[in-house]
Amino acid sequence: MASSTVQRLARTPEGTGERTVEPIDTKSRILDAAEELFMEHGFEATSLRLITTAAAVNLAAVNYHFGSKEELFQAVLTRRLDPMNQDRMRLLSIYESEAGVTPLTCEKIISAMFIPALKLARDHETGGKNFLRLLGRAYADPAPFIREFLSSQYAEMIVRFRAAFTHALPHIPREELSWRLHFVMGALSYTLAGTDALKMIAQFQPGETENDEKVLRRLAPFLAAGLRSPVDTASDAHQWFTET
Amino acid sequence: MASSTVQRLARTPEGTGERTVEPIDTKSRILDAAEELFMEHGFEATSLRLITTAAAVNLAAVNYHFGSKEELFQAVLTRRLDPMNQDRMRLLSIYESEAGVTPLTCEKIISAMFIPALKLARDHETGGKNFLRLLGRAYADPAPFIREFLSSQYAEMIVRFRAAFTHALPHIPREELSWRLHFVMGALSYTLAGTDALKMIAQFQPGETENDEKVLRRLAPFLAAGLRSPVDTASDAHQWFTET
DNA sequence: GCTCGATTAAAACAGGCGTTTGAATTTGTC
DNA sequence: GACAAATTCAAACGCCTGTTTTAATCGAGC
Repeated sequence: MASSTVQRLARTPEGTGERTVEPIDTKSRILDAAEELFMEHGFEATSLRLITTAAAVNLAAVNYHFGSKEELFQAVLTRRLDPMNQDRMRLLSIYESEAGVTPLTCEKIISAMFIPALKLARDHETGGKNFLRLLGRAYADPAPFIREFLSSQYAEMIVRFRAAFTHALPHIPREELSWRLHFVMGALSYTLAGTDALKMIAQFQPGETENDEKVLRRLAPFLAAGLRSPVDTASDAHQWFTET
Repeated sequence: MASSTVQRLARTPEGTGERTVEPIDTKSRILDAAEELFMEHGFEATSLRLITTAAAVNLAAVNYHFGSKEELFQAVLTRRLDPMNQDRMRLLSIYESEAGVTPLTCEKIISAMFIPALKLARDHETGGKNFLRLLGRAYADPAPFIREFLSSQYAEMIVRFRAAFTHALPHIPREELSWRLHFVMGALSYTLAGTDALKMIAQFQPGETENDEKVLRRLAPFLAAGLRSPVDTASDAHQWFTET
């Protein structure tokens, strides 16, 4: 098995050093190519031959280094997802200790969720934006191995943030809060999944520099307002769904 | 080509009539089987052999009746999506004429979007719930032919509802409103896509009778609050995304 | 009863898939 | 330089894919 290979960095032809132009390590080359191609075509539609050709490595290298196509996909996800979720929890802990005994605001908690995602979106060198789109699409993938993998990856983080929101919004029943968290995750993943999905909204003309960062700045207040909204009582329900 | 075949209905063995047990028409059998299998495994992972076996028809029947696998997928979507979007626009028109010159409330407009979806979710006979999940997953599918098809299917409806929201929320800039509509569609599709995705949220125990209808009743107020939330000014932005 | 178009049927097509094999090559260590 | 482990490589494996082909069957209309 591949294990302790020293990762060396390719240097620019001019020898400026420091900047990684293209990873020389076979494993990294595969991960980078797979990340982009999985994002572009989805898991099933992306063949190992496409990946290995793009990565300029031998076809058998995937099975040698990762075991299988499924394990490669999980490796692609976990490479960035795990650090991002660690960042989120670390940030939340910092905010909590800063606040002391007073409960955090909704905005603070959402910030702890969004800032690490933003950091990835800003990261132009590594394919951070590619990854966020890939992640958004993985959320909606029906494949059981993907769903189970994501569940395990998110379990710890969800518990932490659920607890934080419970303190921040004590008047929201816990079941209602579960659903609202679900909606938050939904809007977030859908937004990250594809900027091109926006073309679906006719007559949409995004500003010239409309990047992922600005989108998240719009999304956060939207979600915070939803989280804080008064709980719909049974007597209010009829106003929503009465047929004419 | 298949065209003017009279669609006959299979009757229950007891001869009670009226209720369709299983469609006798080959085209319908294929559509029903494909709807369920595409929902379960996604487009790429669902083979024509799987579909035709489940539908108990010959393998070549798909290409004969629909032309190709892609066209079958579009037929599966359009069979229910087109009527649903027509319903939405019709309902919106009714609300508008009822309100006269006064602009509609956010809640009313959202109702016009949700009620037709609810009608499908309630429809246990036809696989309405299956379809909604399939639709939610199609939103996130990277395949170009799916994205283009959905764009064309939604174009008219989006224009109508954008206009309605513009009147209901005159204080929201049009670009901001485009994004908020995007978030609404995201949360909606993600919610419809999979109840099983909820298992990702640890410790989540849905109520016994937690059906799609109740979920949408929770989602609608959440989204309305987001739509109405005050627009974030530049001076407010720092509160969200300042690193510690 | 026969004919003709529509539909179904079985079989084959060419090609792509993920994975495995076994030998060649590179790499690290004494 | 020699040994052993790690890695790369070309080739093949068996299987499955969407689609096409060709013949058989069906169902009216004359």
